Amino acid sequence: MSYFYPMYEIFQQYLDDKISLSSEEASSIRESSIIKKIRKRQYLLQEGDVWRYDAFIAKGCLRTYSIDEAGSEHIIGFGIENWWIGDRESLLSGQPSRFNIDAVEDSEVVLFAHTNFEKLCVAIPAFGQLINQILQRSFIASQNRIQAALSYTAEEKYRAFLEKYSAFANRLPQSMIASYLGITPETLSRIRKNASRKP
Amino acid sequence: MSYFYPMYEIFQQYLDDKISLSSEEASSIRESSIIKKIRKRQYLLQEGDVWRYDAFIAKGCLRTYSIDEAGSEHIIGFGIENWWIGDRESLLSGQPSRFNIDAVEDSEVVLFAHTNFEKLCVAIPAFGQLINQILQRSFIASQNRIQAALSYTAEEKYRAFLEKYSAFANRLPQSMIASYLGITPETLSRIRKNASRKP
DNA sequence: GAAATAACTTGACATACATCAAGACGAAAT
DNA sequence: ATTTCGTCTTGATGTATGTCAAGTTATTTC
Repeated sequence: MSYFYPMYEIFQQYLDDKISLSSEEASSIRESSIIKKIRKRQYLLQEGDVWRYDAFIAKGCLRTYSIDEAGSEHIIGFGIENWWIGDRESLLSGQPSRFNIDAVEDSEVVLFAHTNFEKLCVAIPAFGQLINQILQRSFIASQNRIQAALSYTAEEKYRAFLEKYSAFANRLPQSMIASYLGITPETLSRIRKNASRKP
Repeated sequence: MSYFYPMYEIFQQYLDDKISLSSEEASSIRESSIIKKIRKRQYLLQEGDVWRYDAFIAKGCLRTYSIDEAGSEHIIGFGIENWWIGDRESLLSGQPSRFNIDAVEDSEVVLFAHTNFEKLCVAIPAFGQLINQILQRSFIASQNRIQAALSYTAEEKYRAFLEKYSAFANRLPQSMIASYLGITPETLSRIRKNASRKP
């Protein structure tokens, strides 16, 4: 009631933009939330742990990635302000996660224990619907990414990435973008060089 | 009450396996359903049309694919008995679909108008939860497919496909499997030849 | 059941991209 | 300012997979 959560306000704003809530509903959501600061390179989730949360990024940038047998990282996805992040597979199955999530820059997330979160979704239908819509959109986005991964050339993948995620482009090291696109940093470097010649 | 829908029984069985419904609930679902037969090569959805349904495959095999500027097909996904199929992007956005869905073999689907379907999901929470769970699983599956598409070799992709979708392997022409994996039919042919030598 | 059509195989060749290795640049640390 | 470290760039070379083309084997179709 009297604590000042600057980061929560960002989440509140996000909610207000999408749905309208009674003040009781709004505060029951707030009461379930936990604000968590994550320094650059710090983990939000480490491979082997079970993910039992729902997490909204209020500030910063995080990545989800796996590490293969050879020890190299494969970036599965990114998130910035106003995105949700987490491992649905671990959440749904209760199994240890195959993924790592860490901060690309100093970040703050609004975290919910998933059990509470589910109760909120049921108790507040508009909220549940919003969350469901996000899941739908995520699915659609991943379908599109599959298509890109399978049928685009490296250059087309990068162009599509810039088009869709220009907000990310400046905040991520190129090597991470390359990994996300499934190409090597060298190839991405050459693509960028060419692109600057023939724009 | 007195109509005999052999195909509906398959859907009923599917439901009974997953959730328990009162007989009123069961019949309200049944009353919204439409059985549709689709001959091999016939469309369930054609590019440019809006998809406004939820469709359960009771029998047969269907595929979702797009056609690129060059005119070649890219297979996005398959479905067989007990799978759901459709275009969520078009459903959610109300925009014309970029995809085609057609039958790989003579098939029958249980079709719901999406507006009715949504009402059922709200009115019958267990049903809504089931549907939501399917969406979650689809999302997880597509995340895994992204990873495969980005980091696996052609041979690894095919092995993973066999492992996960052995039920499909015999029912699909190789050229479709190749397209699904994002490789050429020639490459798949060579992979299979090698695999038979060193199993 | 013959003819027509489609699906698969195989080979020769081309190429996009990966890999390996060295160097250049910039940001942070001392 | 100099060193250090990580990130990006550039070149030389290798390889998996694509492309083109021809031949073979299955499946439809009439």
